[in-house]
Amino acid sequence: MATTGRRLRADAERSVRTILEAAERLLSENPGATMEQIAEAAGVARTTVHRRFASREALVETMATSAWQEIDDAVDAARPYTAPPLVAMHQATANVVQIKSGWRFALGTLPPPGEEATRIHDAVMAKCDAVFARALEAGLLRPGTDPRWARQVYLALISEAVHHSPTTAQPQAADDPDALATLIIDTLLYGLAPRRPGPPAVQDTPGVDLPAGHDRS
Amino acid sequence: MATTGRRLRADAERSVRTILEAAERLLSENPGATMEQIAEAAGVARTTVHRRFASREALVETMATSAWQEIDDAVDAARPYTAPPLVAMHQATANVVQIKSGWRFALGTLPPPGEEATRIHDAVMAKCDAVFARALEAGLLRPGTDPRWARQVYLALISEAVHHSPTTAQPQAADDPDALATLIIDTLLYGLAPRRPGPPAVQDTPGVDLPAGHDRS
DNA sequence: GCTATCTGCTACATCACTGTTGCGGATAAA
DNA sequence: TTTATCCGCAACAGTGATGTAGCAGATAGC
Repeated sequence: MATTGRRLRADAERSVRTILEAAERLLSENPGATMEQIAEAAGVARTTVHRRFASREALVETMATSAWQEIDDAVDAARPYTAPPLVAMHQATANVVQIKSGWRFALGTLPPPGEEATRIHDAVMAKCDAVFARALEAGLLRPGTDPRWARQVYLALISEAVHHSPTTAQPQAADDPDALATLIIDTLLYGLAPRRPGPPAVQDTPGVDLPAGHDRS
Repeated sequence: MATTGRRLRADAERSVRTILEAAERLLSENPGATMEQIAEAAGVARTTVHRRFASREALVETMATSAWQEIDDAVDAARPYTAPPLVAMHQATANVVQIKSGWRFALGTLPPPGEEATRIHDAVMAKCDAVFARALEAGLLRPGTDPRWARQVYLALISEAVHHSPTTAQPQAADDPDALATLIIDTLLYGLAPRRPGPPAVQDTPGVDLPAGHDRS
């Protein structure tokens, strides 16, 4: 009985948020979690969940839509069409990593076709491709690189970085989005082999001011 | 009513194989597929599936165990402790990619703890780490590289490569395991930035004879 | 050919999850 | 204070999947 256009009362709006957060928490650890469990984790009755979301499917779709909306905004904030490619990549990556760590489930599987989330998803992918095209043009990527492979690898690195818990090296890299972004971009562009002097790293790029201390060389 | 120690009749053994293959096919596209659907895809009655596998859980675990067993064998075949690190990596990668493309579901999520599959999984990971340690020692990896990050990236690249359908560039890379392995290892070590002359690629390493034409420079 | 085994089929029992309804009490908003 | 809205609770219906049991016909293996 959700999706009514009427304005919600303040406490109801709070319930919706609490449910969404609890659902994310539960489903990210167990995608088969029950509405009952979600309700319990949110501290509300099961019927209240059904009051706000017509079905389990509707709940999941709402999560996906708002998560992808956040991602879209985060990418836009990096000015993907105007900022220098490397800068845009770094900034977008840092933003996205932060959001993705809070929406692990909602962003884990791509939304089913026909939903609003899919539209946003496609838009984000288009922006991603645009940045990569500009990077290729700027000589950051090897000519002839398969653009689909580049995007696949990039997205995979982001996912891995989100699940990358800190241990020995890169001590502060876990919670610092800029450090994670540097790790991702560096790995994407230069891999794990020993570095030879030559190309500029993100930090050396003019016009980018990052807090010092992230250079992991 | 499965897991009985008795020797199965030939036709029963065939049934088991057919069911496992059908289950892999179905579940890789829809992890929530029904026992009914699996049975139908295998061309047997639902009760027959239950006759061979006590429960859905048991079926999935059997799949995981045999899949990971194949992976383990494939890694061993690359002689991870004795072959030159780069050779071992390439060979193991090529072998694993082939197997993984046939066990997408069974190898998709790591097996639940306490199962036989977990034991094999851990053994494989140990071998993986060993190869990476040898690679680091041999100067293939940058000193100070977080070993967990290296493994994460490597495994992610394998997963992506399996799902990497062919289009424009790398035309034959889709079905040729050696080409895919080259793509994975090159991306892992050197990334996507323009290559500068210097380190040897896999194909240039003495002692490795690969079919020509995989150099994607 | 004989026998143990395997299979399809039908029927049944159970269970978990989903989704709905209605009511009385609480609470936000005016 | 008044009122519309929200919530917890209890009860119920429907659905779909899982797992079991027994029987009659087919088939592999000796």
